[in-house]
Amino acid sequence: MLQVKELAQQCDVTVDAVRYYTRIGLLQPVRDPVNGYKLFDQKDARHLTFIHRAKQLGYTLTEIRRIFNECNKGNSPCPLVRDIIQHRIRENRIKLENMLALQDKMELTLKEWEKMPDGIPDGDSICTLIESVTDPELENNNDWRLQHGH
Amino acid sequence: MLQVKELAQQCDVTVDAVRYYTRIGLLQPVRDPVNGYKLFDQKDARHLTFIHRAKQLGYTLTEIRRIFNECNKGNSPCPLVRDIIQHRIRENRIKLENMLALQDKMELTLKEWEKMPDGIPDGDSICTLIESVTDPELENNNDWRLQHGH
DNA sequence: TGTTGACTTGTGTCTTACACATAGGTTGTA
DNA sequence: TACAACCTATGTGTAAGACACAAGTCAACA
Repeated sequence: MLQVKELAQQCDVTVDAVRYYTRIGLLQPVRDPVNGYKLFDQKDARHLTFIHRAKQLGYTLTEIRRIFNECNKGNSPCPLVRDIIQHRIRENRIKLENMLALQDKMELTLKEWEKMPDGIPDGDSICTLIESVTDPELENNNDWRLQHGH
Repeated sequence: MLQVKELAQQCDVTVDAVRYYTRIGLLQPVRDPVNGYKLFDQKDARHLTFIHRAKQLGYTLTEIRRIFNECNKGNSPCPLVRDIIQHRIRENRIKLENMLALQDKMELTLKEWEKMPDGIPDGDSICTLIESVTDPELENNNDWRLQHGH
């Protein structure tokens, strides 16, 4: 029987992760009646290794739990496993596009800011840099150069 | 004086966002002594618009709070603002690389899985699909830490 | 035998940025 | 006055752990 740290080392995860997986019920150790410590067996080690790999493939813990549930019902988890990863691939494609767009926006903005002076906040303005960025949802073009006559 | 929903509509954010920003102290409405409702003025509206724009540029609320603090001390927030966005650009570059690598891995894996049959779980195996994936740890390629902002 | 120090454990709290649920207040109309 | 439609404030839930903390364990040493 393994204690938390031993299991964690054997499966190359942190002790906090092991404790967390136990807390949410993904691992179900027995307790040492003497001191209340969690005690894991080799089935737990197999489960933890599975969790580790699935996470590296992009599965969430909630999805991993669903896979376990499918197994416990005696069904093949494979259709679910394929289904989840297809969804994740589509989700990530959108997320990646958004992040790339944000990255572009940040880099362009920073470059614009190189030309601009620092301002001291007054009652109306907080940071002229950020306020100078044109809001895509508002149509009015508030370029600081036009406002300040440059 | 504006109520929550009026302010939210004026600045194009959700009422829940307004309530949240108030809860964490980024907005400081007075209270209607009659019913305890939050009452915002035009200064709050300017702050909220600022928050909205800064968020679109990738600033976190914690960073926005730091910007406000700088302003309240009478200093120019602009150096801080430039500094934060530079850090964020570097962070995001790494995050993007990791996400792209994960996306590749998922797509490759799904393609591999097309050739494989579904299995019924036995005592030893949970899902042959996921267990078939070669452990990247053995290939010295463990970049999972960076997926969630570590 | 007693004590120190290093190491471990369990549990509780904190994180982001809200969305949602709930119970109750307000307003307009019949 | 009764009712419906709308609004509000507050409490809780989310993902995946990291970190803090006090208490327990164990070997080495006086």
